[in-house]
Amino acid sequence: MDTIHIERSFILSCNCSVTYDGRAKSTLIPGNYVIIHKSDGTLLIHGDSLFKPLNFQPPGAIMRKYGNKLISTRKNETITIDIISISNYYEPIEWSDNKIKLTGSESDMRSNFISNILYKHFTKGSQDEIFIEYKTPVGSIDLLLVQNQIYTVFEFKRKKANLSGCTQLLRYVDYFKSVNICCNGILVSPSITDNALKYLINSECVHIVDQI
Amino acid sequence: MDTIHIERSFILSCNCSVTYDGRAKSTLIPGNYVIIHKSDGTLLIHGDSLFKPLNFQPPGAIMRKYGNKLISTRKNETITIDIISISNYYEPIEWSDNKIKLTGSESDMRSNFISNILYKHFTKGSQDEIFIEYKTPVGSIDLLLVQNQIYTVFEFKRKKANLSGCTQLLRYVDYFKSVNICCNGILVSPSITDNALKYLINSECVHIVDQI
DNA sequence: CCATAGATCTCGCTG
DNA sequence: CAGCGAGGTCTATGG
Repeated sequence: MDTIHIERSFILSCNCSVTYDGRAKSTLIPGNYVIIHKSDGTLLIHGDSLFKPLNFQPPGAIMRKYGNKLISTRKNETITIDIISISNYYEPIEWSDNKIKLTGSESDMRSNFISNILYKHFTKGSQDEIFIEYKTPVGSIDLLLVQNQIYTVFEFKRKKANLSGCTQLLRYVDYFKSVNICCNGILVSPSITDNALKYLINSECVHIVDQI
Repeated sequence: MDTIHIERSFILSCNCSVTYDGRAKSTLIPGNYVIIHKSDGTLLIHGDSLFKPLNFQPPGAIMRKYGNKLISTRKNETITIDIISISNYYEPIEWSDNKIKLTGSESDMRSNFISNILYKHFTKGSQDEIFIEYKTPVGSIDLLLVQNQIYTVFEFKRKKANLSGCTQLLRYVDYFKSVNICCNGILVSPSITDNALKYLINSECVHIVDQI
């Protein structure tokens, strides 16, 4: 059987079936799907609904053609596409590889909070120390304020905070308490779920309403 | 200006620029990109690398054409595509909307664990009670074993467990302890990070090696 | 509708 | 390379 290594980008509309074996295992029954292959090895197999592809390979995969089969491999993962018939094939010309410029992320929120709230309502004097992405054995803290041997941990969530965000905050606070440091925890978000707020209050932490 | 509501699926390779405004804000400089529109409103704008689209709309978005602009809206989110020139346009014929059949998920892991390990090494008698997805005010527990008023919480991770998985387990264990129930915590995963294991042991919980 | 947690998460960053 | 955490996360499920 002839084997062809495919490095070019292409978009293929075809009738096919797909199997995947690797971290998990899956099968896709025969049908008409859209197959996208990028020059970095990324493979996407899309059906006519949903954001996520039905099957995929992340960047770095190697695509080969064996007769009417397309096989994409990456580490111990394999996608096999059995092509029954082809409806359309296109190779994009000079497909760009730019990145988007994004604003309004969690770090933007933190910057605004520091300028507009922290300096006005929390800091007291030149002895205050501020740490961003402060590393601890239980993770890195968004914002840490140290005032006169009292620590305040700030955790930011850019949308409604849930239980997971609160446990993250608590983990940092409990770490400092475990090494005999007096520590407060403050969760900053535009809103918070009921369960999360109860859990927070029960843990003697505080919620501050803020948004980007 | 004429306005056309587009409901058909299509794949468009074109030179264009893109702006997004909604939960965040982004811009994409002019270039050659691949635009995919599905019949459920999903919009994907791909560059020639990476798994994720540069810009997108999830299902439910409405696509309209205003002259040489494509505008997709969903709630308070808008994608605007300024088309400079078109390289290729295709409408997939009878694009299928099937789902993959997947095995090897976390729930598969739990089923196997219950059959192969729990019943052989943990359960002691007919008094034992087993709960799956047991609901608590601090989240739902993967697997809960109740033996003679002693609770054991099992948390499953299908790959290497990290701090986040351990805090999740601890949150459940601490909840039961807070209502005066004697409770143990067991994390089940094929492996675990160093920090996570330290945190687990420090919290008097246990790690069991298992995989799907 | 909201809340919760998984995902073949992906992706970027830091050590 | 591992580890950690964000994401316009998305998606499924249950209340």
